[in-house]
Amino acid sequence: MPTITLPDGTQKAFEQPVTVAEVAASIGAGLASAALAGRVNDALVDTSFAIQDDSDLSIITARDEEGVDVLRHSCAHLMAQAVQQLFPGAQVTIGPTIEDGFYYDFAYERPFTPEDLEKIEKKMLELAKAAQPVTRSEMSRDEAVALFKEKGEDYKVQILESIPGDEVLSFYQQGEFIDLCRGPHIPDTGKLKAFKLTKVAGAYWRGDSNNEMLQRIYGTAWGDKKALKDYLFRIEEAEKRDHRKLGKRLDLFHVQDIAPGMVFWHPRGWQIWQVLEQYIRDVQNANGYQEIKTPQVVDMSLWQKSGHADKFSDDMFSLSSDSREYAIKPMNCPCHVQVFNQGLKSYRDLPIRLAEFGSCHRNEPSGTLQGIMRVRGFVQDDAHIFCRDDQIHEEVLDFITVITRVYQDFGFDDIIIKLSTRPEKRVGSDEVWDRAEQALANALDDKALEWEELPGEGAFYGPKIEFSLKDCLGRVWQCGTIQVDFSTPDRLDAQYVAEDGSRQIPVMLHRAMLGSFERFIGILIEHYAGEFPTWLAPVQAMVLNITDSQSAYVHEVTDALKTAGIRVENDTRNEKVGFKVREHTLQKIPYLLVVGDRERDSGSVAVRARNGEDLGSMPISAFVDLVRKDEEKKGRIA
RNA sequence: GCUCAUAUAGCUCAGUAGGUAGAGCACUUCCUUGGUAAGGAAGAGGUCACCGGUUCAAAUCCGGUUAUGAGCUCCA
Repeated sequence: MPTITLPDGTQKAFEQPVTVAEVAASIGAGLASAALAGRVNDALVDTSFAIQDDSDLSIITARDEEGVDVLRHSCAHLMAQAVQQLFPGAQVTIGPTIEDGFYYDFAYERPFTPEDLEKIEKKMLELAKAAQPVTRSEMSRDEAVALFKEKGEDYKVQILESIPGDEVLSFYQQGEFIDLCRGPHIPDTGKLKAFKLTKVAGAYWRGDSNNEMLQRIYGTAWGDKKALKDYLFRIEEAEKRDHRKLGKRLDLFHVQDIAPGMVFWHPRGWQIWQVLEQYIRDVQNANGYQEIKTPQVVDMSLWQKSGHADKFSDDMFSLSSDSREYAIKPMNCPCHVQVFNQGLKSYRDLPIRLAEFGSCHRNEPSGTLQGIMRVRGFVQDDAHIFCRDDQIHEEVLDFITVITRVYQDFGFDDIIIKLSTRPEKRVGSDEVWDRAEQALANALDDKALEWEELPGEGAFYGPKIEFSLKDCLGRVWQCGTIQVDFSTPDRLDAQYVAEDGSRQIPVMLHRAMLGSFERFIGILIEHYAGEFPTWLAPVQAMVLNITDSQSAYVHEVTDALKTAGIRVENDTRNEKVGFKVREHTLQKIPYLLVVGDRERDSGSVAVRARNGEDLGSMPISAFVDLVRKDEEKKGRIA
């Protein structure tokens, strides 16, 4: 005789065990048809679940996040059913939910085509419309193995065989289709109304590149058609911000097949780079860093000693000259240790913070390249802090302060922070690891930041914090990092003289804020949709004349603004002012300064902001003040 | 690196059944001197990514290479 307590506190008593669906029906017909699943004392269950004892219950519908998740998972099953009906012989493997949707991996004799996707989607709509009941059943593992062997589902059999033999497993069935699944699932396929298949691509069985490649079909599913439409619109809008498209349209850079994975920066793109570089330089100078520059081509022996040649030789550009073997540097750390090693260092000198805008080249596998986000030649805002291990905490604390402020200057408030701790294979004593991990965790907590721990994901040489930003397509890009390294200084013979006169090995902190300039600028292009705030805009103002009779004045204005340090260009072409306004607005230039006879005669400029707003006529000095005020704000969102 | 797709003028893209290429914008010249998102006319511009094959004939069909895109794997 269970008593059910609902989220609003009301209680309902039942004479005998009652299902989630029955409780929903007792509340109202609307809820009965909207119910997708239930939460009974924190456990998600099907609507057919029978509640035996007194319990808390909430009915899960498409309005709940969990409800949408259930829909997505059920949608993956629906897709698998459709695929098997249309393509007999296609084997199912796994089909989880992901952000915004789901996928399912199939093994089939040939790759699926976009036309296949259309057919599958059509079949899914048909199967959904039939409102097939979805039923749960249980089987022992061995029964299940026998069943799926008979069906010829080799991959499912492999999955089942990796599960302990005594476990009772749950299965979900709709029509002839049955799949191993924890659930819960929707009560019938008629609940699936808003979904779309989005793409098909290869994916390795069990995520291992040594295994065969399966066909992965991606889809998206939502609680209602409007949510689906909104999502598709969001994707469309996001694609318009693609840094490759904008990079071309705004004439920032290009890439060319004579240098795959390398960027040709155009004047306007390089201008952004220079502003960014000077900004980081100023931040570092203000925080106790010393800037250095180290060689591009370094003898292979250094990479052997550092251990990189062992692990990454395939991904290093190497060359030989005069019977010596060299590598183009894939990273800066070993070079920075060489700078540290010049001269004897005292404990009084620590911490020593060496920074470099370090140009690195890595021969990344061809399939991993992507626009300017993932390239083979890139520049890191790299720095290495040499310190004692009791200084780690404070250095990390300072770094977090600085990086948070830097990200805020670009208007990034949503930063994903992860702390990766000791892996199984590692160097250094547990005691030192304890201290290093504690130092990182304490620093994050001292700053009251939200962070997630990734146990075992640290580098072999030490734990690390990673700072990631989300781009407009929801892809997460790791940018900043600070890593503790107990190993490299030792391998490369870094030492300092301690208080007692003994030689000690310093700890090395690797850190970067932007990560790589290429990637960061790519993210900025998408983040701002090409509308760079004034302080970053390659051209801050464009001076336009109306007729030829003001062209001398245009040059006067241009010179005056240049002298004031403003990035200004002019356009004296024989075109109508409307044409020029259109063109430079499309180039996303923050301010257009129109000058006609009126402005020339009064020594002023008519200012039009990028959003079309008319700021009126003002003296040149007033416009300079306007730009200065803008620059102070940087990219901060007011 | 793996799977699939794509590669035509500076850019965005057409090119239907194999018969040696077309539009818009940009560019050049001329007309136009016009107050805030496209004034008009004429002209020039391509070894159809590269290499090979089939064919009387290939941008088009086939194979290979390179690059790019989506995803997977990887990322010191």
